[in-house]
Formats: sequence, structure tokens, C-alpha cells
Amino acid sequence: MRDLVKIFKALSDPNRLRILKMLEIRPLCVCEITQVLELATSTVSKHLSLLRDADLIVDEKDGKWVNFRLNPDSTHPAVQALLPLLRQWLPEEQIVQEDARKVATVNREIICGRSSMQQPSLNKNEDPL
Amino acid sequence: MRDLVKIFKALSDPNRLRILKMLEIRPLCVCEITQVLELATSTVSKHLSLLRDADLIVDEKDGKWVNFRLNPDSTHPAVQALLPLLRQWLPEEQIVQEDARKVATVNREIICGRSSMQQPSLNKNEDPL
DNA sequence: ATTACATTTCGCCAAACAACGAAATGTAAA
DNA sequence: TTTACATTTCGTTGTTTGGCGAAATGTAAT
Repeated sequence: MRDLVKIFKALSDPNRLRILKMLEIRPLCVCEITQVLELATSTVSKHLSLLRDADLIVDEKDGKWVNFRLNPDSTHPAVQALLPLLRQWLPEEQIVQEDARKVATVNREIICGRSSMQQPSLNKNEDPL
Repeated sequence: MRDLVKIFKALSDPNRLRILKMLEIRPLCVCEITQVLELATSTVSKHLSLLRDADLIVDEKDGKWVNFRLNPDSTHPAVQALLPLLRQWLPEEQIVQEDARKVATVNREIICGRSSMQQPSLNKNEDPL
């Protein structure tokens, strides 16, 4: 029962649903998801650990990055049933389609590394303290 | 998307899951559910309207009472899929089994009407103010 | 009409939650 | 071993949520 509630709670947030829909396309690292959702990195990280605790996704380290993917073999019947169902839902949701477009073009090497990161940086020309 | 989030939110509370499992047995009125869950009537009523707003249950007036039942023909694909799934889940959950036993014996005429109601009444022998 | 009573609505409180920025952690280049 | 940087953890803040009792609502008997 606690498990099931945890799973439903994990699913009852728009941003977490967006994350799951993005992960249907391909595995993604935190910074890629952050770019698409336009939230703070810490917020995205928290969403991801909630989804992981619910057994909906798994993570695997990849050097500097951590990739997240839909859990392909959860032992939980609810997860086994819900992930395939979710695949059929929200296909026409505008925001989901936009996210899918962004996922197609996003590249962790470019977005995370050089140039832009998080906020467009207000203090580009300020002296560091 | 909002719909789906609303549905998952409705499902992500233990007491609301208990209510749905009880309604799998038969339609129930508010006071019967209140008896089984041992919560305040107002609390149960709120849970029920949440479930109704999510399209998971429907209500029909029956004189003095309001009967609630699982929504047999929601237009929502998620509801159509989730209610049957929920039927297969939590079959061994202790609290769900206990609730089922209580549902089998509970009778609205007896529990709501005469004698006991809500709290076992601490003030049976007190003078009314 | 008055009374009884099932249910809903309202106002309140404490706990949970989503968001943020800052600080901590961990890994990979330099 | 520094330095860079992706990610997590921590502490704070405003909002949502689940609970209650009291008051309001609605229906059915008396």
C-alpha cells in the first residue's frame, strides 16, 4: 500500500510526468532534463530521486554524468502496468510535444559545458568577489 | 495533463485507496465509509468529492443518503484503465481485508441512525448544558 | 412547520510539498 | 593536486493537503 501510494504520488506532478514522457524517447542526464524543463538543477534532481524511489526510473553513472532511464524491469506490478500505459497517454499534450522537440536537439556536451548554463548569467561582466 | 495529474493525486492517498477498494465490493454511502475508516464525516466527504472530481467515482442520491460507486463509464482513458488495474492490486493488504470484512457487516440503518455515531460518545450520562 | 439527521461547506491547524540558492559531494581533466 | 563541473544535499519559503469541529444545506419524517 505504501509502495502504491508512493508510485501514485510520484506520478501526480506535471513536471515529473514531463520527465517520464521525455525518458520514453531516450535516457537523459540531469542537465539535459534541467534545460528542457527550465527549472533549477536542484529541483530536477529532487524530482528524479522521487521517481527513482518509486521505482519508476533507474540511474546509471556515466563518468561525469548520471543517466536516467525508465525502469525496464521493476518488480512492482503497478510500475510494470503504469509505464506502458503512460506511453499511450498525453500524446497530443502540447507541452509534451515541445519537450520532445527539445529532447531531439539537446546535447549535454553543448548545454552543460561551455557557454550557457542555468540562468543566462546576470553577472558576466562583474568582478568576482 | 491536468486531468491526469488530478487522477493520480486522487489515487495517492491511503484512505482514498481504501475507499476505492471498498467500493469494489458494493456502493456505499458516506456514513458507512465513515464507520469503516474511522475518520470525521467531513473528512470522508472531502475525500469523496476529490475522487468524484477525478471522475473515479459517481454519486447518486437515494433519499436521505448519497450512494457512491466506482465510475462504470468514465470518458477518461486513464480512469478506464486504472480502475480495473486497481482491482488486481492490494489483494493481500491487511487493512483492505479488514475493511472488506467491515463492509460486509455494516448497515446504514443501524450505524447511522439510532445508538452509536462517530465517537463512542463519552458523554452518555452527562447532563446536557 | 418542526424535527431529525445525512451530507457538504467553512475556517482552522499541522504536516507535506515544490521551488529556489547555497553549500557539499564526487568525478575527470589540467 | 588543483580546477572544472555535474549532481546531490541542506535550509528556507510559499503553497497544498489531510485532518478536525462547527455551521450550513437538504431531505424525510413527525
